[in-house]
Amino acid sequence: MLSKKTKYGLKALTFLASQPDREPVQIAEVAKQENISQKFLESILLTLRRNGFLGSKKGKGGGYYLIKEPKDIQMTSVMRVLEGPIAMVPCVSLNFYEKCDDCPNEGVCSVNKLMLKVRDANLEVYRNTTLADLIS
Amino acid sequence: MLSKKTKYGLKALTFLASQPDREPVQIAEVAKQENISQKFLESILLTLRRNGFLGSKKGKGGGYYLIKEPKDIQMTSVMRVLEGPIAMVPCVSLNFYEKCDDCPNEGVCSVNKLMLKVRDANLEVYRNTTLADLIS
DNA sequence: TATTAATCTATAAAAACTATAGGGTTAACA
DNA sequence: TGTTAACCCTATAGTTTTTATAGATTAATA
Repeated sequence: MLSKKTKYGLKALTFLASQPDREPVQIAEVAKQENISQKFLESILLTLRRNGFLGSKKGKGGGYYLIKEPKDIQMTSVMRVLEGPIAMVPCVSLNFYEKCDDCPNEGVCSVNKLMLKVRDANLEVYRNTTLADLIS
Repeated sequence: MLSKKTKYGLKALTFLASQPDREPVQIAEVAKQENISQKFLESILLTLRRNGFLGSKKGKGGGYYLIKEPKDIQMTSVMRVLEGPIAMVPCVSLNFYEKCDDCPNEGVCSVNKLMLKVRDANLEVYRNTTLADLIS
């Protein structure tokens, strides 16, 4: 299951990417337009800012805005920040590899074998999709 | 993240598929060999039996055994039974479709767009992988 | 037929994670 | 300097996942 955090984060990113100029948009505005709990969205936008996707401006006329071009934002990085590792098990993760403590031999593990394929398939999708591809 | 339920279920299936004949194997034996909490495994094997993957035999000399040939067990069905819908959001699910209540228009939803691709990629993997492919 | 070995059933507790809410702080701007 | 809106911290309700407990039921066998 995709977490609401990721879902909301993606929606917010596309919303900001769709803004004519890169004028700051207030949290409340995004929350209202996209039907998102404002407080929850607040924390999501914050992590997106901390991870270099968004900029922010305080005070009157402030808000959040996209920093990079939508075509330069790969889904790999978005998913990793919002949803966590792309691999479904740590033992097939590229960026967060960890050995399973219950599994004596990775080479003959059926879970490992299957999840390796799944990881590759997902990576293929995420690498070849940018934020620009998701805007209608 | 893959649930332990799915992980253990897959391991149990491969273990049973690796048995020379299709002699019943006791839960305790599977649990020990694969490092799985026995009672948890018990409930997993039960759902695998109820869904037509396994047969069981009670009493002395009893246990669980594979019903179908490993090459006839597609990962699509295994994953659906153990992990649930393959789609990460209900609005792109083939077998469990549901409209998002917060999303006014599926056609212009970025989450929908992305998760549709992901679903297809995963289906491709699961459809083309059988239990036989996971045995070393 | 008594015993044993195993599956079956139900429940509940513990742990982990998810989603949301409240309230105070800080920076920008008019 | 007052107002606005992002920032930050904490708490909590709710849900899901995983494990544990206790016993009932079934079938083989001696």
